[in-house]
Amino acid sequence: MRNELDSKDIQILSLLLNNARLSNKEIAAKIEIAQSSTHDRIKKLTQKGYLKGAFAQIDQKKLGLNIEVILAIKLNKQHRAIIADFIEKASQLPGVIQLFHMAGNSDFILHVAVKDSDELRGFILDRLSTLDYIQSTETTMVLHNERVNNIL
Amino acid sequence: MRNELDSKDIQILSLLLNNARLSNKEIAAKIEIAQSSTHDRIKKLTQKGYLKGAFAQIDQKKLGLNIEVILAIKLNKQHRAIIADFIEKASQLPGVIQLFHMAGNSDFILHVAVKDSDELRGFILDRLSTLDYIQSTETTMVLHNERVNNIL
DNA sequence: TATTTCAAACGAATAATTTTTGGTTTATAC
DNA sequence: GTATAAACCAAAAATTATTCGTTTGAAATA
Repeated sequence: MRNELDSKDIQILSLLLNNARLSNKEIAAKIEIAQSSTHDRIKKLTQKGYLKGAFAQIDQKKLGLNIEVILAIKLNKQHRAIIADFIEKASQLPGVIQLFHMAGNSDFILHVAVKDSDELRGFILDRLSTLDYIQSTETTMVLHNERVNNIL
Repeated sequence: MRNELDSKDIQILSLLLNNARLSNKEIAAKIEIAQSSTHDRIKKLTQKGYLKGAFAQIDQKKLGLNIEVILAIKLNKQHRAIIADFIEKASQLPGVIQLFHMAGNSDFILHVAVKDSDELRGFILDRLSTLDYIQSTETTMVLHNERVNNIL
């Protein structure tokens, strides 16, 4: 079995990275191999774990999510159990888009979208700061945010 | 024409947000309306701009992208033209996953994946710092990163 | 050089899904 | 109560995905 990825595989990943809803046929046409071959490759890429899923992009503003922020969070302990607890809790907080566990000044960075400043206030004061291992949070507004995906 | 979204629309968006490759049939089954109605709704959601696209998620480590960082960037000017220039340039830099334009201490935050520390060094010194309006950059390692998408 | 091997590519048939269509029902405004 | 538009449902048509047997091509071996 082929072990590394060849350029066709990279092309497939790259196409799907930017448009996960491309059909097999469309991909086959773009990379110029048979539909069945494209299908085989995508299946293998999925089985081997190169392709892990796909997210739709939605218009947050149209949904009333007018405020987008980055929240830098410091914990007062970095024990494994506390980290795990925070990841679990934070993943369930409404408004959280993405969570980063950081090795640096902040322990976590949360990318969050909320409707308005009241909701933001509630998020920080009622949801986050009530976790007793939170040392501090620092909130910064996002003016604009672009998915670039320039990694292939 | 219906203007706001009802709960079925929200369900559709929510399902696609977490799995953009769900078929029309699967969605119809989950939200318990006819396939054709689901189809109509998705078509409208797309036409009206609620659904904007979809990204595949790929396994970065398997592709040799072993280092993931957050780069906080300050510019020495915030003129519109410079902001636009930076967004354009940064979007084309290999390794950039996501770009945030911030209203705060940093002007931009870049989420970047690279192969190794040499590539990171090249990214910062050769690609970024050569832009003459860059005042400073601060790099922090990402230990773990989760897409949560808890917004619907 | 010929032969074997094996994964990938191919092509065509089948299965499944999506798209379209048209008639019926439902909701709302007048 | 009627008119109108949208939503719904079910069936047919078109398109796409999947399967599988065959062929091709490249590398390894005799």
